[in-house]
Amino acid sequence: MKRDSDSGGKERPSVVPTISQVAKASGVSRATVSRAFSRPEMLTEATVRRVKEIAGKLGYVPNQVARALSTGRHGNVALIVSDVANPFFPPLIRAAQLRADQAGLCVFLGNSDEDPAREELLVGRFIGQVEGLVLASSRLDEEHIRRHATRRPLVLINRDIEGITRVLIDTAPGVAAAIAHLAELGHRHIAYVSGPTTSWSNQQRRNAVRREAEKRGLKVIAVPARPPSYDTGRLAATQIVASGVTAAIAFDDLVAQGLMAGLAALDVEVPKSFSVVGCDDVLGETTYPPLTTVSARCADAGDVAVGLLLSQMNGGVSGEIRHKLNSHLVIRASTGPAPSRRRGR
Amino acid sequence: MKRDSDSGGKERPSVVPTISQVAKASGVSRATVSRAFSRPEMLTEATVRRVKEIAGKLGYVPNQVARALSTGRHGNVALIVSDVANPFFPPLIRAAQLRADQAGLCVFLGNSDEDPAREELLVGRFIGQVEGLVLASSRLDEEHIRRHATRRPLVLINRDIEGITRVLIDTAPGVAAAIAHLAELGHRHIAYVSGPTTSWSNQQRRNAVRREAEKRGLKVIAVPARPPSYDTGRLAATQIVASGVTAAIAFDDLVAQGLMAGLAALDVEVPKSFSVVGCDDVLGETTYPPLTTVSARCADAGDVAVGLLLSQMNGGVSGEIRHKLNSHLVIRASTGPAPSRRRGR
DNA sequence: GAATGGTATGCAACCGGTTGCATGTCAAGC
DNA sequence: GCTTGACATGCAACCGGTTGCATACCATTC
Repeated sequence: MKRDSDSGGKERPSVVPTISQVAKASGVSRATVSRAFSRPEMLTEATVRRVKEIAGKLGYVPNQVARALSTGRHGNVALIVSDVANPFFPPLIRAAQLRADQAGLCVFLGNSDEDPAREELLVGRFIGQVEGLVLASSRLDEEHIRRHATRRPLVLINRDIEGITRVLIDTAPGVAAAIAHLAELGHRHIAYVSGPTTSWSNQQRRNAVRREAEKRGLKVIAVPARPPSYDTGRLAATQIVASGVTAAIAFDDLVAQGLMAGLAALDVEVPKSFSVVGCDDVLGETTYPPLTTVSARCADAGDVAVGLLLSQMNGGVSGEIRHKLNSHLVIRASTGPAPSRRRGR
Repeated sequence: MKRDSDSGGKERPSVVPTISQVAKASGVSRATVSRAFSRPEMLTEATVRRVKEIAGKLGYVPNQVARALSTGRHGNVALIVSDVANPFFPPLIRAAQLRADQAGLCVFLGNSDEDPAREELLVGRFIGQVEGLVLASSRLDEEHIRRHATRRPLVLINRDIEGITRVLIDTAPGVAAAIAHLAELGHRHIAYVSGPTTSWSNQQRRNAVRREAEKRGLKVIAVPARPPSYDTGRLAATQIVASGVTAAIAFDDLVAQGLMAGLAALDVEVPKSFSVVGCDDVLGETTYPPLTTVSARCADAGDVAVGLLLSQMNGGVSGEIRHKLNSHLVIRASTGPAPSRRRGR
């Protein structure tokens, strides 16, 4: 059936020789050919050389799918993110890929687009053909995640579920540094422009802002920007300016960038009359003015997550792992001294 | 072996029942169970219901890998891009995913990092377990690509090889409009900030600039920014200003953004004393000032490419397809009237 | 009541590898 | 010269599905 359709319907010659053909051509058994590729140390050097030579001539490549069926090892992992287009993810994806590559693994990418149902569907499609999963900023509920974790090694990024290996980007230190920085510049009233309520990162950041502000006697109000994006950030500007604060910390860089655009539209100069701090450090110096931000090392998260997945796949670490990545403040040009009360608008 | 390691080494119960267990539990043959899932119309409605019910109770899910082995259809496709972190790609990836998803396909993502050898390696890993490939901005040489195309349906994005289905983002019309726009604003000398010499898009753009400039009697010089990035764009500013041109078209938005930063550092105001045009329209209004750019509809490219791949996979289109996506100019705030000669710096 | 035909199900081979165990070969040791 | 054992290779079962063909069953029809 398969053969027929191959040679019939399309002209694709599909001259992918099988192990049997190589075996016949080199006068050995299929087992020997198999071993020449997967366990050459079991064979004479001469045999290996001869088989490989003939295989090469025929253009033979071991069939991954067949191998996976008999060994149970497919050499694939899956990475599911909540939004490929959010600049936070590409560096993470890139780093994860790189790490997987070094281990000879192929990576499936899934994009849940912030939708739990979609994410569940993707997991279902992937789980049968991967040896492990990484879920970044998963929107799935805990129960589902736990269930998947019993089927396959699974690592979470920025999601804190007890008993499941996870890597968390701990932005609290960076956020605390940002508050300290603003306090030193003389700001007394600040705003936190918040992201998705279900987001672990948002909770982290919101709490860190509160805690640190309280410690230093600053007043902080919260203004939502949901879903977090350039546009919602821009729209938040009016409300923020009206509230009388002199500085804002945004849930992420995109929101911060939008906020700066909104401020510019209202003729509020940054950093002269207002200071802005972002989170993630994914835009570098490309904003205007260059954004002071909390660096979250998102690339490292991808790398570490795949690393943990690998060790879980081979031999399996016994205990759970809760890997924290820390953060620091990068001071650029979007923050400055608080405007003096009298001269302010 | 597999069973042992599953139940032994780790505690992962791996209670994934096989078709045989479902067959035994429901008192039918394996063939019947198989058909209940893949060809239910062959069976009595009652049988299908009964089998599915028991399968559901046992938690049975058909094993993709085994299915792929016997049918040759794995339900996977691969997408290889030259740089995930370049903002041109995420929207493309997202759109490609979406389209693949609708067809029930899983997508492998590969990141060549602009390296042909790496790209070749990735193709090799993927090709055995996918039904088709999409190569975006491939850096592979023609011969390799042709060889892969004989093995599997393959679609190229922004690479023009005769006989192979490809989708090309034709930026020529947009670039021509940009030149016209600059000419109308009174610019007579302009620069093209060029990208990778091996890039099809760069050749397109360079030629379009030349052709249109000649038609309108503008003078154009070329200044390289390689590899194309924010930084190389920024560095190009000095040379560009020194050359005396009053406007520049950059290979892509990132380079344009860098160029604007470089100009700002030299105290050259955009658009008052210098105009800048980007390419791709991937940054939206987020630059300062908002960038006039040639919109390349990169998301559409991903969508169309997967669409073509699908039709090639099912039944196969006979002739080759060369799908052109066109472009248009988006005028924002980075372009303005040419500074008058006398008053210029 | 036997021939006919349509249909639901089972049998068994197959997809392309891997691997436990059996076998054959050859050199060393007595 | 025969036993012993190490080692290279082959045999055949297995991974978990799919599918061509055979068969058994049932309802028509003459």
